[in-house]
Amino acid sequence: MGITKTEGFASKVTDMAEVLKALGHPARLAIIEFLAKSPSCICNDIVGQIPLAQPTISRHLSELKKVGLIQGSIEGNNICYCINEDRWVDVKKLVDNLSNQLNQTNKCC
Amino acid sequence: MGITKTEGFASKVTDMAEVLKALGHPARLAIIEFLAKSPSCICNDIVGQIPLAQPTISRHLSELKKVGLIQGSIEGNNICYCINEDRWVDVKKLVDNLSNQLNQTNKCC
DNA sequence: TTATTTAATTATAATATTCTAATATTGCAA
DNA sequence: TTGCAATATTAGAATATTATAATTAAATAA
Repeated sequence: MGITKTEGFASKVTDMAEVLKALGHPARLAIIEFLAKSPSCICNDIVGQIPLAQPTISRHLSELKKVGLIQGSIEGNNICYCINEDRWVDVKKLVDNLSNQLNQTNKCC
Repeated sequence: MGITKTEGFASKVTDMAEVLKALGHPARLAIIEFLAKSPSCICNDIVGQIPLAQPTISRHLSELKKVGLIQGSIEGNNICYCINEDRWVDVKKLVDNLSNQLNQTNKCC
């Protein structure tokens, strides 16, 4: 049905799934990598870095903003985006926790 | 167009985006969490844990298998799934690298 | 053999995503 | 004010995803 069932899952699971889904697109992952790398947070050099049209990138940015991974502040004619570290920490914790659990588990296949 | 453009991105980016996308669904994330937690790797207790019909879960499992996050081995009538640690390490490295880069960066918004 | 159990596959309907052209909108500069 | 640059929004077409009922396949039990 194209619709994702969320009932019955822990809200943390559905929340993090949304964040991971947002990261699960080449353009959006590339945007995040670019922002993480930038010495100071950069505006729309992003459009120059991503091989997609400007409206498409704008949509991806708003998707990332929707799940809280980035935030933007207006500076005159430009918008300055950067990563929301709090949200990123959520991702890191999820991955770290799973990694730790994995280390305590016997694998069998 | 529903189609994701991949040309122009580093192959590592598109590869990792696929993995993250696979993780970006409540059912699939819940499956991964369940497998990470399982003391030994468990077969289709998964179906009992996830509030979706068996065929749906089967599809999600094959999705996770497709991107290499899990592997399954047949044991008689059952199939034993577990996490592919090598692939998981890829995810962890990605997140760790981004986290490290973030720490070296001044945020401005 | 026949029944049962486990899991994958098929078919199908509903919905979501992705992309871009065209079009706003907004702020600044001349 | 006028024009330009930077972004966002809309509209719409193409394609992908999700979910499940029904079915199938394969192994084991009776």
